Amino acid sequence: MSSSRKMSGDAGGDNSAAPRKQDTLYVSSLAKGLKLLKIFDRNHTELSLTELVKLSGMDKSAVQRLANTLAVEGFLNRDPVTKRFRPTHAWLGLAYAYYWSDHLVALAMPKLIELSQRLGETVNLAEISGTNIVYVTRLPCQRTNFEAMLVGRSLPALSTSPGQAILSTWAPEDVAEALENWPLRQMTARTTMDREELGRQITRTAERGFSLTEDQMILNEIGISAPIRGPNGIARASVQCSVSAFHWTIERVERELVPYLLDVANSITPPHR
Amino acid sequence: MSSSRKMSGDAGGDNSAAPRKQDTLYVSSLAKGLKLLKIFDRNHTELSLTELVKLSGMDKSAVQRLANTLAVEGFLNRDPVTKRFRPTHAWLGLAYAYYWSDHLVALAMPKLIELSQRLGETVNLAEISGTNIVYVTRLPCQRTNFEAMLVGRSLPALSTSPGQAILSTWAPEDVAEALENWPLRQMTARTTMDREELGRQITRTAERGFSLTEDQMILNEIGISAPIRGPNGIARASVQCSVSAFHWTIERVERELVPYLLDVANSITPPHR
DNA sequence: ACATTGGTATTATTATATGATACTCACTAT
DNA sequence: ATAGTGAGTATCATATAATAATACCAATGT
Repeated sequence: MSSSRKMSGDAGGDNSAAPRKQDTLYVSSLAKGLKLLKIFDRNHTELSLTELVKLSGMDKSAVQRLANTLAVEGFLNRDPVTKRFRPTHAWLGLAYAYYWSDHLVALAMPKLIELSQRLGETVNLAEISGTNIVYVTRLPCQRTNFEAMLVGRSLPALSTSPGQAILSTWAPEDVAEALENWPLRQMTARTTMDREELGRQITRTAERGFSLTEDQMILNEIGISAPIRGPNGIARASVQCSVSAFHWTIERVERELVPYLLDVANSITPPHR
Repeated sequence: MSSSRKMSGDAGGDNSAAPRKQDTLYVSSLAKGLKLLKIFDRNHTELSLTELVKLSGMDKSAVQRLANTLAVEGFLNRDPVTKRFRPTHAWLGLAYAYYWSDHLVALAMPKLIELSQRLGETVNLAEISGTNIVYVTRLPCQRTNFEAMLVGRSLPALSTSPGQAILSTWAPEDVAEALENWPLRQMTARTTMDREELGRQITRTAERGFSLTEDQMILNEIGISAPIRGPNGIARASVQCSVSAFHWTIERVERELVPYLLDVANSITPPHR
């Protein structure tokens, strides 16, 4: 996840919400504890006290107390020999709770499974989350790389096929806003950084009903995605399938995969919220 | 709740009563915030402030401040109209971080995928976590019920095939301790509550190298599981497969599934820690 | 219209988190 | 050996920051 700094209200452009603590109903000790949790990621899987101090920028004593509390409460494992901290199964427990709260998952899952078996390729459900998309469920196949198997991964929406599929259903002004302000990150040599080009891609997606991206997050990866529209036509989620350019051509993808993808996405009606 | 034991100075020796905080390096505000997170589960997917107050047993003002903090920090979504709180994608983000920290997952995943496609049945990776097992990865098939698709689900180890498989590799005194003290819960009419019987099942599992349970968590469910042994022979994880008794007989399971399951489990060497 | 419920805001009070400091242990280099 | 380093742990006086009571406000329903 992005490690956004808080700091006093300096961020000029960001929408509304208070970037700083509206004092009296903000518990900073809790926020600091959460900050420690957020430090763990792909590159930080196991951290010592001093590493936590460095990465958090907080006082040593504070980190000591907070990390200890997290350990007591089951949110960190403290290795008895190396003294380093690691995530616990409680982190998966939260994912479990999340799934029950997101009713779209239960609705979509059976159809995604069927789709994945029919296509024999990786099938994902992605949802929009701020300016990112988040992979909510993933059904990997053999040649899926590890990173692409993990739920909870979040990527800049503009650069991904699910993001483009979702945006293609939004009102023009919202799309314009996204195209102008949402972040981009050069992930591969061929990641499209041209926002006008992205705009054209989204238009094309709206026309065709599905998005298709190449080499955006990984080279030789083709992503296709179809939006899951609400009653008003707006989408907040998308069914995605990614395949290797070594095994597939665009034409074959469009002929053999896209129709099924669209069928599934269209057959899902998201719950009212 | 416990209003006693404040006041520095005179609080000599009565601290024992409360099973809780070792004062000085325990940040209770953080713990309270985490407590709110833990409330969300299968049955509580979307909670109002007052529901949180009731379920947490904490003061209304405290809950208000804590929940607000969680919302500001991105760990709760506050529905602008209903004012109710829900888990956010950040909860999946934590799962993502967890997966990078648990190196067994990356090791096992490819083999699990292959197994799942070979068998055409649900395949899971479970790990021991205290007295429970936790499903860490799941590869569902069409007829898998929703609950069985969710990672992070945790169940009493003694009653599950992965739990029995793991325990079957432990030292006799540890098994005895587990059989004596670990919790059991009657999930179906046929859940084995007889601890001696469970002991016999674990012995049998040790002899055969795999566990087999019937009707323990769900009726007409057959679970089979093979331990993933470390260099010392001890297991902390297990490959599991569950099938429907409507489609499978014990004999067919043992003949057509177990050998592959054992192969896969034996081919995985867990990382040192 | 009034009562009730649930969410929000404010406040004085003190309990609670703080961070400086010091202790212990393990490891390395001299 | 021994001093020196670094990391984890423990303690404590102090004021900051969390508390819980109370009051306010907006819906909802009788």
